[in-house]
Amino acid sequence: MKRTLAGQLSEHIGEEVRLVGWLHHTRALGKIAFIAVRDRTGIAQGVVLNPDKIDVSVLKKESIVEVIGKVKAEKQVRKGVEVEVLSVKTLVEPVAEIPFEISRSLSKLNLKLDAILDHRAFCLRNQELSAVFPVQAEIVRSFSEFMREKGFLEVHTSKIVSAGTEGGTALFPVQYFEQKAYLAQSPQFYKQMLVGAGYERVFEVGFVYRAEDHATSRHINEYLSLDFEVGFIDSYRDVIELEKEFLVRMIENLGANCKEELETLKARLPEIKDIPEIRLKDALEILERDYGRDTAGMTDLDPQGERELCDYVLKNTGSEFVFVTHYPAEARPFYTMSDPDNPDLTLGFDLLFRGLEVTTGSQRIHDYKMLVDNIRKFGMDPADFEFYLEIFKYSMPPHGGLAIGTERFTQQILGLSNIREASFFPRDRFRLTP
RNA sequence: GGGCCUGUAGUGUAGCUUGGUUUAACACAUCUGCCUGUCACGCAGAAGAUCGCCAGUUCAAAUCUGGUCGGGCCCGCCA
Repeated sequence: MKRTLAGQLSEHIGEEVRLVGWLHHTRALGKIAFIAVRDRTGIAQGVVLNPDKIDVSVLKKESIVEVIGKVKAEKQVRKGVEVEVLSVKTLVEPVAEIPFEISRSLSKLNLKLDAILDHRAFCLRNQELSAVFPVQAEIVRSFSEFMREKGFLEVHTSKIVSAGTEGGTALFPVQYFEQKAYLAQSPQFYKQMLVGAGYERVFEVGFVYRAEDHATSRHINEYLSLDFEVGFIDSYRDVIELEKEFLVRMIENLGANCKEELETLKARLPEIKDIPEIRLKDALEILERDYGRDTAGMTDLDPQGERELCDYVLKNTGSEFVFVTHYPAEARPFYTMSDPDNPDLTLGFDLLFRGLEVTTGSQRIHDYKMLVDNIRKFGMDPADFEFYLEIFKYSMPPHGGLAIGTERFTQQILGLSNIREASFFPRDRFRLTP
């Protein structure tokens, strides 16, 4: 008999069906019993009217069962439909006691993150914990779909690189035969090179690796980076406009396609009308004036400053997003284009969302000589970057791009308290398994 | 790399300040019995913990001290 999924029961009223799934729970009340079977589409309830013949008490929670029964509409059930059980059979029985209850809501379970991650796959049987990932998948899908529509080519660049090129962050060394190599911290160089190769517009969805020795609720050492790079721009603002348009589309898609998950997680989507842009200098003045901060010597917002600025923007404009622009050159990577009106500043920007940085982007330097000079200015040797610089010799168009941290974005959209909840199998300072 | 906090049945917590009425308490899960509409079912009962580990102080340590291992958060840095 063909399998019917829990989510399809209402289409089969009056029919005999076969449900297969995990045993969510049983409720035996004497002369009547209930059995809840969970599959990828949800939970179906079966009612047992002859518990003297069908004993649900022998079934083990989280075993895989097959239930055959007749579907009927029933207003005493929350979902309005249930299966009158004719037979129940255990197909696979657990060989160990489950580590903890997962059929309830998280607020009742009160699980520590560490316990969740230690039993990650099992925990994803919980509706709330698993609901994070269809939302994340929709974020990623929206990105790919939007980029393709805009004429971008999807690319995949190597995650094994020869040098710690970009500076700043620490890299994971790997032994590459007799050579020393590193895990890529970003596809930055490659996506620029592919713009110069003639594709003009490229995007990439891929893991990047950072050996930063941090332990916070917003950092993991491997994260999924949504990158794009676009050629023939007039200014960094073209990059910002693309991201705005993408954000609007993504929020629309989430509202349309992730309704249930968002409800399960009690998440509220942001409304995007317009996203304000504030120069870093002005942002620091706001912190100084309205939040009593001493911003002397600050070349970037600290986490507290990010939260305060978002608070300010929300109160004054109603936006939960804000672009911060014109960071000083010393605070940005060497390939960032300087502001022609003030060479100490860059045409680089960050996007803050609900108090947290979720994107970094900029217009890049496309002039070969300027780029080489800048590498020297940063105290590095252009010879080490020859593989990257070569294409710049043969005419690069003005270009720019950005990167979005997927897990961080997911965390902020869903209001998760720790970024690890937005990663299936997070890699952090101490966790390498599962 | 710097700072703060934390570790008690399968899970989540209380007890620790002020060492001794603690036979280490409670909730959920587990097991047994009862229950015809449960869906956080209800009721009655049972089992389950050498209080992370090691050492010290003491007549006496879950409780105090030191070390060690694990975990969480913040900062720096970043997405």
